[in-house]
Amino acid sequence: MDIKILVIEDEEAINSVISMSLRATGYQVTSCFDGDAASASLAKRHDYSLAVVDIMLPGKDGFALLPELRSYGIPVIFLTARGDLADKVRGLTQGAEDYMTKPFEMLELLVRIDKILNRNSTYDADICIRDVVIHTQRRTVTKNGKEIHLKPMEFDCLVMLARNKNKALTRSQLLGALWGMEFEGETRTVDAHIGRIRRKLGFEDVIRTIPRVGYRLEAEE
Amino acid sequence: MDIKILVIEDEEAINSVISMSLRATGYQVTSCFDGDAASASLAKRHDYSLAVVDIMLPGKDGFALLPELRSYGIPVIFLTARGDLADKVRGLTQGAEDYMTKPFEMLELLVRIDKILNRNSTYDADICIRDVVIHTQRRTVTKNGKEIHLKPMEFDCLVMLARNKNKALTRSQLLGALWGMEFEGETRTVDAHIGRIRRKLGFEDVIRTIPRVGYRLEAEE
DNA sequence: AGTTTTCGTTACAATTCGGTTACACCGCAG
DNA sequence: CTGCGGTGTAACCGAATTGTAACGAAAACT
Repeated sequence: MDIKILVIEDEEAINSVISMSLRATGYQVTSCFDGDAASASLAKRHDYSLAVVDIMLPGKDGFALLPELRSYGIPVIFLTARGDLADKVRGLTQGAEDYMTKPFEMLELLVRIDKILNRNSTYDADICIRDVVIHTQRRTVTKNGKEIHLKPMEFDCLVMLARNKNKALTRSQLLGALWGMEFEGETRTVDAHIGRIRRKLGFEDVIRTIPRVGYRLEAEE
Repeated sequence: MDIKILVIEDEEAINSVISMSLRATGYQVTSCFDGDAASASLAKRHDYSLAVVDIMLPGKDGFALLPELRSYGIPVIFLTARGDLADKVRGLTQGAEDYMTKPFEMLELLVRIDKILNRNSTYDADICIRDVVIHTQRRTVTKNGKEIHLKPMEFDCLVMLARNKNKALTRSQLLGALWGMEFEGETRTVDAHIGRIRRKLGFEDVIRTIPRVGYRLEAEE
């Protein structure tokens, strides 16, 4: 398993009910009680598979958090008080995956979470490319069965490319996903990492350069 | 446009509200008032982009219809009476895309429909013109299955034309879209690029010159 | 504290890109 | 027939982009 879920909800009672239920179901849960804390926490760690976010929050509210969450590719389920149709519409159109009105049944939330996770599934599976296998859980890479040592950042970069097989990724997309979107660094940094990955894995022609755009990892499905 | 939606709901008032709203929004709607009729109708025609289905129906109920709908790859939004949690869970786990409890706000239904349609959408789908396929996500172009290398600017230019099939684009429009509004350069630059694209793809007669105006990419829909 | 690892940046060579230009056409009006 | 505006096209060269190795700061580890 090892699926991480971020719960952002200021009402302690509700937060704890949600967190406990999720833990009981086997997820790894991180709780935040206001928007600023959530924001800070996200800057450090953004490998969540999902976030459950109350819209009304002290500090940054749910809508304010949405851009950050999106930039890390974390799907969001919004929570709000009953009948707030305007919020509902706004949340869904701005990119939330789903929406629930309080009070709600825990079971329904679990089902909806399950649904979203399955939609973006294939997460913790190993990924094969040619003679290379990426063990996403163990965070190791083997080529012809022999382990190749990748540095943490190189590994993350490779996984990002591998999860988006045959899709062109821009340097900013890679930077945003790996370093956080508030990171302001040279995009050439990406090039350097790609270069090292290529050399270590013999991926000179697997990771294709897309001039003026970024990179693409090629592999048959 | 031309998106077809199937509405299966036995209460005439509700059925007609939904159908009218959807039509007003620009969808093409087919209404059914019981499960058996829906089933029969589906046998003939199953190119719907979505189905809105009440669970409680005369004849086949919503759950019974689900396998058929799924087999045609039609996503489903279920409708049911308030508080029927068991149904809700069952519907979502068995493969409905979403779920709404009556009474609901029409606007919310519209938003959720929109969301589902966009999820399975075609914005970054491949574009076909004759024997040429533009893989917009991969940023590659193939002709008869063989990859043709286009330079970045050529690719962007081609996509711009292809996304505006059968529309005349002026040189300034192309310049503005590809180089940014503030770019001040010779419009002849466009000609050069078009020329290269034509030659590489054999598009001499697909990309038409509109004298004194610009270019148009011709293709049947 | 010392050592090792990691990682962002920089510099430079090699390559690629693309705006421009020059010239050949083509159709048309005078 | 000739001139002219507009277009097709190949070639050129400066500019932008990329691969790569090296460096040094920061972090992690001992």
